[in-house]
Amino acid sequence: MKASVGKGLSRSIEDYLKVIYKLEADSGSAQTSAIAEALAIAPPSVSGMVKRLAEAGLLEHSRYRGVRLTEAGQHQALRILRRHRIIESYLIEQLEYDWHNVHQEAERLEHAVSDALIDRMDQALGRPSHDPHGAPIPTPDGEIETIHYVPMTDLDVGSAGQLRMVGDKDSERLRFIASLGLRPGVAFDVVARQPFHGPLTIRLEGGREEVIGYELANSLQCERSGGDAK
Amino acid sequence: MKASVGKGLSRSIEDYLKVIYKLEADSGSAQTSAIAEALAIAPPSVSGMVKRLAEAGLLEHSRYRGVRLTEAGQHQALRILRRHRIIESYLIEQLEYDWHNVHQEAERLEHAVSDALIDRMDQALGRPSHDPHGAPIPTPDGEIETIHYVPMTDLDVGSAGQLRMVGDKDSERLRFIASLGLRPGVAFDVVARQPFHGPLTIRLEGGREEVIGYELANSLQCERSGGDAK
DNA sequence: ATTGGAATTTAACCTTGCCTAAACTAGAAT
DNA sequence: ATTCTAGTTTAGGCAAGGTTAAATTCCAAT
Repeated sequence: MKASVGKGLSRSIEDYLKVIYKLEADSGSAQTSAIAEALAIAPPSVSGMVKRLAEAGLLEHSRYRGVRLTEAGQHQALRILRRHRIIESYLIEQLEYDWHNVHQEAERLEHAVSDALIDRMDQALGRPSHDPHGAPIPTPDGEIETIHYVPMTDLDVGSAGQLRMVGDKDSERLRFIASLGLRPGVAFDVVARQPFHGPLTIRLEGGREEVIGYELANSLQCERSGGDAK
Repeated sequence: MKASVGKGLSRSIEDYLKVIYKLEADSGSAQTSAIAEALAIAPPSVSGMVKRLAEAGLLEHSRYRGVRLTEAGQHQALRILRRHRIIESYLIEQLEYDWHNVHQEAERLEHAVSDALIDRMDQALGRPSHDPHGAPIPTPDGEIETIHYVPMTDLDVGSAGQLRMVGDKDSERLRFIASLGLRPGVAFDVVARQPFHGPLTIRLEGGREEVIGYELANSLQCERSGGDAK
């Protein structure tokens, strides 16, 4: 019998889909062990669930080789992502949550809110296209902006850029980023960089300069905005 | 081994505690079948869960005779009730939910929100003592106002009262109540009533009169406010 | 071509919550 | 006092999701 992907997926299934979507988006593929790692469960548990998800038509599975979401699976994943990002936005804008504390809460709420509530929140926020971390919010029917940002580490000395996206996983890191006054939309010039994956120095609006370690800079998604420093 | 009632009870357990608390409050006792009925599950399922809850120290069970929450059980139940009522209040006041649509949503959210989020909502609402249906909101440490309201049907002709509480279960009923302009705080006089559980007629502020069926009137909790009509 | 190790899957089992069918009280009605 | 019955509990199952241990399979390195 064919499972009709009706309304309610279990919390667990939603988590799988979310994680698989992210793995596909980030690294192109979703291996069993990567899924297990991301969900903090044992690999055999993943094998079991993957089988069920494949039977439900949410993904395709080539044995020993990994997994790929079907249309239906992606659609579901994007629904969840939309919820997550709207919830994060709402908590930050309307309930004074900090940028860096919000992830956990959203993680639990995204499985419990109705479409109606999401729409209310979306409306209260003015139907934003991006969340406060700069990540695009999927539309209700599962469209998402395809992004072509580059990591800050791809910018050459002398070039200008705008910070676009900072991620939302690591709250330590977010706290630090916030403390530097970095947030999506901020413009900067790269004024110096050391070779061999060393730190780079950027100048922000107002002339303040900050030194950013390579690792961190590499996680900051930016848009090139000026060919050259003026 | 003794289960340490730590942080996270399952959704299912929370629902049991909530229902048992309500049954005890309403009818004094909580029978297996009443619990089953309220949760829309089969009686044997209740027996099973009751055993586990008793082992966890959340309630006491006398075989064939029903169940009684322990201190710990009541405490948990009140935590959930607090969540529920704050969420309902928040959705109505801040997100334009209707009085009568809010119950379902709160029912799901109450199991997913953190204490921190509840506190934010509570703060945004100005730390209300009652929810929009007039029900008292338990404090964070599990105190709840003991109410001594009387059903509208207990008021004699000629006496005055204030509506205090309208319940939150039946959304049809709530819609109707709202359409009559009845809400907690509204003052009225009883101007007539028919015998044998017939309808009563009340006069609202402004002089408008409404006829209320016995059943409905009996579900409206009121406070006596004047000995006699003036 | 073979082999060794890492990753994956299978097998066997556990817990939570639910179910139905059958066995058992408790208490009302005779 | 006995019986009948409604309500409760026990027994036995099932599905979802997880676990560990053992068997596979792929691939990369000899």
